[in-house]
Amino acid sequence: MQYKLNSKIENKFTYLAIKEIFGLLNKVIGKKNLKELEIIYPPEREMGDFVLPCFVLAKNFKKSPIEIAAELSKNIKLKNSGVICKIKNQGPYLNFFVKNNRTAELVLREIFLKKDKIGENKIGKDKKIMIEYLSPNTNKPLHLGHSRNAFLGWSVSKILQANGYKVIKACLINDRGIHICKSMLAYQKMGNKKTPKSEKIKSDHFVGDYYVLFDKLQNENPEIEKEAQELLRKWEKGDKKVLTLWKKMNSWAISGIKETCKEIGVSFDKFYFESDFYKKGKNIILKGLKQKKFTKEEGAVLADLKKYNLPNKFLLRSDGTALYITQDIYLSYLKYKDYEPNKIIHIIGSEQDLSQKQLFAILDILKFKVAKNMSHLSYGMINVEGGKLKSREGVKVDVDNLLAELKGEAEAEIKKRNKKLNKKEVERRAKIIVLGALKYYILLYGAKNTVNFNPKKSLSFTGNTGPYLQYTYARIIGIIQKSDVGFQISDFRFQISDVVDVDFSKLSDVADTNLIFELSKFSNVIKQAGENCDPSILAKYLYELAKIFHNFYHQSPVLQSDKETKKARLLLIFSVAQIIKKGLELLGIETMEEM
RNA sequence: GUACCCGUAGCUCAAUUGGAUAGAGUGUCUGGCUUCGGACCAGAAGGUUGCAGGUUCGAGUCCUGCCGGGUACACCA
Repeated sequence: MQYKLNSKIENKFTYLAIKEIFGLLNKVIGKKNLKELEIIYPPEREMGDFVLPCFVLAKNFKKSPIEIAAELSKNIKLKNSGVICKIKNQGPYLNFFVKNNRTAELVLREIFLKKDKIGENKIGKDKKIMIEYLSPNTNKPLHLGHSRNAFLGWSVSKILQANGYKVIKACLINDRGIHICKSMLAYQKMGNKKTPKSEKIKSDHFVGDYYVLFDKLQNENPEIEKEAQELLRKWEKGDKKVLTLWKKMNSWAISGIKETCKEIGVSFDKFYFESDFYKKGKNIILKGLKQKKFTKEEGAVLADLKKYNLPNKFLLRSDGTALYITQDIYLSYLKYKDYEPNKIIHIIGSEQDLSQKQLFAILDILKFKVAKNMSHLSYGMINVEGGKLKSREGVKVDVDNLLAELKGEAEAEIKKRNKKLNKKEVERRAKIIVLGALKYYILLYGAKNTVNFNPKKSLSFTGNTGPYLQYTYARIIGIIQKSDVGFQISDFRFQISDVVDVDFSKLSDVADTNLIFELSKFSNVIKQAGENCDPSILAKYLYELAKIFHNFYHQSPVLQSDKETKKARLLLIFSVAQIIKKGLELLGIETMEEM
């Protein structure tokens, strides 16, 4: 994590410290030389709290960075009133140390006062970002790949909101095309008027089963593919019977998918249905053709993308009908008409890297207003036990079944720990834990990585996992609940009337200060996660924080300490709990006070 | 064939966007509850960062060429 001179939004402590460091440097080397300097964190906190690498200065002064660091450490004179209390050169680095009690006061007080707004900033003030994510097909239930999309979409939305943006969460429903016709055809042949209700099957699974069935039928009789295409033609012509069936099966699929969304805790502000506009967009292309932005090749309209270093792309068939990209272009305009976003982010699998680049290039040619602010958040596939996951192969790796299976394991674990819990509470906790484990596991990876997922091996509840963080939170709450000093718990939030009374000099052990310093990084983590649209940055940070907390926990008693230390440490662990709760919330993970 | 992504400890992944001794989890081994929740903590072992060059004060990170894996390149959706 790097701080630059111009960096405006930090927490109060970091802001003061960085400002002071640059003030001190200014006196010694002059304003001119400050420009390119960066302050970073050292690899180990024993080395210092902030570091100035002196390589840039070496060029300016034509001296070795080691000499420069030594000179600076000699020449800089500290003020008594500041946050910085010590400077030490080490090789080409100049290390700054902060005052412990001042740091503790600034950091903990800010966390306490900002409550659940802690870490938020206003970078995105007055800016709207639309995030399109999930985009399911209506022929089958959501599978693991979808869950990666959903968790990413949700968390990125949350993180951007914390960075001050207004976020619109949109979902494109792919509700037409050959895939749904396949399910429909299989249902026509084998359905016998069965319904999800009559069969007691969740409605999207009901539809998905016929999609799988189609595959079986096709193996017996390859000709059936043609029948499906015929069905699609009838659908496009508006055949009433076909439309009725389509509506029925679609509503089953969609309501089932929405149920799953609710279960995994994601939602949307706006749904777009492909069937509403799959033929539109023609006019936009034709207008572009008239303006000579595109060319014609054997009657079809073609976009020349050479200057973008991309393969050319057809935009309309020679018979004048729309292609998939045509509706993509239309949808972009529609989004702008609906919300006028400043930025649009598509969360789509990496297999569409090329087509997304082409889409953005074409929109750029069309001078679409947001074209230059559109981005594709690309993520890799999830393989399950070696095989790429596809519902048509009948592998049961859909989200619903996976969660049900994992819940069983979590319930067993909870019962082991707490034998008196009633069934309902066991189930409630199991759900939160399992979702925490799955979300954290998926978000901890870099999005680009292909994930090899093995339900039994991959998901554990110990180590660097979601439940570990949830446990950390519950553990802290446990301590606070047993305390009697200055804290009250009400409605899952904490209130304290006398932070002012806390003696911050009591927090001077290394275990205390490590924890405090780590807490001070939180706002910068949120900023970074937002800039990169990358929840993994936050996930890694939370783990680091929890680990440092546990180290503290095992060597520093809270409740058994003398009154003043107890009070100070209670405030400290309360702050840790606040940050963990807030951080997990931005990852879409729930916390609970007992687990 | 062309483009993009990936290759780091036995396994799964990190690495402050070019910076200090490449770190975690897991697995293996050793320790730690009459003391705030053991879903925990402390420690040991484990590495030629796929290979070969190059760029510079400095490369896991950037450039070139190989090797291996994945994905995408329709007047499909």
